Amino acid sequence: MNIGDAAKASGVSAKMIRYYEETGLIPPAGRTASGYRVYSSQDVHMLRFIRRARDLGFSVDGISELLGLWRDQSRQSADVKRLALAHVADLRRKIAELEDMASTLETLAHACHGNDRPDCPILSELEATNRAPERRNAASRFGKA
Amino acid sequence: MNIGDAAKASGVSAKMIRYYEETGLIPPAGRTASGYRVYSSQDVHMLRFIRRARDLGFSVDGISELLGLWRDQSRQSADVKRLALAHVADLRRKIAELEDMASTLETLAHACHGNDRPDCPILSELEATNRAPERRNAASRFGKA
DNA sequence: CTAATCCTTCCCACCATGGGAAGGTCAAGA
DNA sequence: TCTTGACCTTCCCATGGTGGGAAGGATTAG
Repeated sequence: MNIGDAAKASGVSAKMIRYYEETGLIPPAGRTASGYRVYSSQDVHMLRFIRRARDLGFSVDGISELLGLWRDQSRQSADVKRLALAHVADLRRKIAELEDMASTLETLAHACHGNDRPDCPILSELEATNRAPERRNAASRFGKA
Repeated sequence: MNIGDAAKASGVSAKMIRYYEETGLIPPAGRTASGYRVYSSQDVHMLRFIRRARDLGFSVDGISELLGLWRDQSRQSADVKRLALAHVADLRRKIAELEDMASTLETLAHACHGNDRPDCPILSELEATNRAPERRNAASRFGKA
């Protein structure tokens, strides 16, 4: 099976399959005499696994660990669970940050007349010299801790 | 005031200030004879505005619109409000996606013994051939709609 | 045989941010 | 005055996942 078929069957784009191979997430696919990558249904199985993990928001690094455990017949489910729960904690942290932003902004928007006059508490808040007093920390964006 | 001072005073890194200038989010700063960028307290005011909008999760594009309204004395607060609420809706959509992921994974993790045995429903779910039945759509990741 | 469709590799772009190198400038202290 | 250290400048590179597209070869259906 060629990469296009594997892509359709797994839900992972051909481009991403090549990328995953290049970065070592998956082992290099076999090749035909003319250089086409060849995939087995086993491979598709693995790609589908990856797709689902992505859908659950795992990073490629996380998926790499997950794949390791998946392949390891003598794994301990405790390790899998730990990985999963750590990711859940990550997600919840991000959710909390976004929720903080959303509610701050919503409060501000609620206080805004939303008419044809220029005065607007949203802009006032943004241009205020000092930190926002009411909300504890709408700050501390994603990425870096 | 040099870029370092403006950075400290505004909370926007020097690197980002240059980037914002380069991409046109902010107008080019004045320069000393020797080429150093010079900032006024007005500029710092603007940078702080940007910083806060970032803290509320606005993209640079969104901030650009916000800045336009901020500078426009004849703006209508309705426009600001619309922008803010659209962003809130964006945030809530992302939150819902993350929450979907988190709860799916949490349910799975809950069903996992987390002991020294290898069997684990988390991996089972990931390797399942068909789509997840219980959850409607843990899929459809961020970014592109 | 030809045309369409696939595959290959390679480079570029996104977004926002940081790292760092090579070199110029400025201010303070000896 | 000279040196030193802290600052500034521009330029390139990396991140993480993903897509776009070009140039050229392979395969396949008609």
